[in-house]
Amino acid sequence: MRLSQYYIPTLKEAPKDADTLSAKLMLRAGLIRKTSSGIYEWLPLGLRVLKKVEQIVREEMDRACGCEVWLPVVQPKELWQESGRWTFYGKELLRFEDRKGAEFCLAPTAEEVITATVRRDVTSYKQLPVFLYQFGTKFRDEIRPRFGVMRAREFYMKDGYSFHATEECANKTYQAAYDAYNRIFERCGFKFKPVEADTGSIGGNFSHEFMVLADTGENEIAHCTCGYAANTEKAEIIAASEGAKEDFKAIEKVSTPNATTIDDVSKMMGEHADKFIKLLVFIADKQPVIVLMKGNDELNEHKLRSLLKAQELEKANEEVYSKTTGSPVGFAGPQNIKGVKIYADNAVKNIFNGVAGANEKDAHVKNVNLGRDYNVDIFADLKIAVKGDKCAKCGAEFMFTRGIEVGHTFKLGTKYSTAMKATFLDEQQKANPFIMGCYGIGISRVVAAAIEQSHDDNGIIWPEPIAPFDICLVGIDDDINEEVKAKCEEVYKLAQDMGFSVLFDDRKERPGSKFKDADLCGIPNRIVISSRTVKEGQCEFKKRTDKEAVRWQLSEIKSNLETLKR
RNA sequence: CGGGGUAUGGCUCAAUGGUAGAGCGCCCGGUUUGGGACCGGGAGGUUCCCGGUUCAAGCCCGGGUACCCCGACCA
Repeated sequence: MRLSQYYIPTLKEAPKDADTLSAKLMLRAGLIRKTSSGIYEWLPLGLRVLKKVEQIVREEMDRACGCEVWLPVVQPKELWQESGRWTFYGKELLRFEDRKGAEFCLAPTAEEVITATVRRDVTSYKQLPVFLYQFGTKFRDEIRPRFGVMRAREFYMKDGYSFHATEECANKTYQAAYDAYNRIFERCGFKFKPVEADTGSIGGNFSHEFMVLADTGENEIAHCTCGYAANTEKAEIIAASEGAKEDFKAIEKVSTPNATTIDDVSKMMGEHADKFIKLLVFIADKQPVIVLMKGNDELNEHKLRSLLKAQELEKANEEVYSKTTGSPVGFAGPQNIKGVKIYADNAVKNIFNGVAGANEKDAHVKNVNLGRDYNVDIFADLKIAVKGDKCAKCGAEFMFTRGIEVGHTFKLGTKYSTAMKATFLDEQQKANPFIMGCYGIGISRVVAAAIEQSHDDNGIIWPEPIAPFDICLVGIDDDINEEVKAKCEEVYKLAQDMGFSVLFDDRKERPGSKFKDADLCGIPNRIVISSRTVKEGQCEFKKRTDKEAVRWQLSEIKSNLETLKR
């Protein structure tokens, strides 16, 4: 491709609304443009990368015996009502009507459509398993899109779905998908880690997220020398070892006017935050529940949701809080709570002579003790893993890194097949719901993640397998020096004949501009031909990551190019 | 949805209530020619929209919209 005829509108300055490094670079390098909040145009250079990633994913999915299909983006309300998600999905589902007033949504994912497809065509265990996947535009009307294409409303995704007669078979395909994902992200040249993830309200037995490791990642990963790695939303920890047992002291009320936060009360009373029993009220599927946490430990709502097996979980508002606890917000304690289930994090077991709200305005109580002053229905691990917490598998302290979630594999179970009455007949002629798995990769997010992981001050550094071009050929003086021009054309043709994709910068620009653009666009290999090098029968070669260029004899260019082949 | 902010040329930003500007980019001419050159000339604006105050509004007031940032969701 000749740059003079290519569409790469590069920018010296990033638009001010670009919030992340990858977004800035993608805009500056002319990969994307923003159309609207969370909605982007993909320009030629960006699209080439997207297609490279897509092809790698396609090859590995095919290798895992997936069959590519293409499903509609516009999907009818009726299907979504069958699964119950027309109401449950909420505002993220963009809905609209056609000219007849029939209601539709833009696909945020495709479980409904694919389940309906398979339900129609597959009736016997003999036809199973079925493993289908597609690439397609997804739309999720996120409340707050950000980070460029990383958290966009409209994005490009590979979504795959498998259907099985037995758990064994489902697990086998899950494993195949898991292996395929590992190969995909290896082939993309990523430093990444598959981690155990929260299965949330969907249930099922496993779920893994594939995290591209980058300091700027949105997700925090807890991992351990024993090999365990999990999203901190999920990471299982062992409760801190038993604190020193203390004799129960007499309960004592303390006036704490206007102090509703742990910090305030802690200062006012001179007690360490570890002594505090924090009380939270949640509404789980319309039922109020109370959760106790130690001092400054943070509740992991995902863990609570799994424990309660709740579809909906939200923090109670002031009114419900007061009604449930009989206390104004910020002053509730676990003493004398009746008729509400009390859950507590394991760490609460070890609080002796603790501090809690006094269940009346502007007062707290000291020396509150489990068993004497309050009881807990269920103790569980409910805490977000933080530094210092220990791995539940082996007891060693967790290490933490950040990551970008680029893929998610999910064992769905029969959630959708049951809801949508998608069944097959087994050998006993009994109708069973399909056991399902689903597997997603955010293709457009992968592109941004690659940049987050690989860049320098001058621009993008593409991993070779997903680079938009293999070689950037830069002509200097090619507009005024016939010999340079001829050599450029020669090398341009040769490299392409050898199977390389080449971006030839044949613009009438000064060298500085060409080099800056080449670095910004991040093409892995650069060849420079100028009057200076041609005079000596040479050209320059430099990897994007190299500091200095080396000289190649033009007469030996072919064998030199051979060395670039993988 | 709650809280905070912004909106002026393609991009980044200026402009006491009194003729709307600069840098970069773009076009033309010249000088240059290895890390975003220099000189001269030029094009490009409904100052987000609607309304109000005023002799006069980019600026003040009211309403709206879009976009961004901080929180709960997700590939």
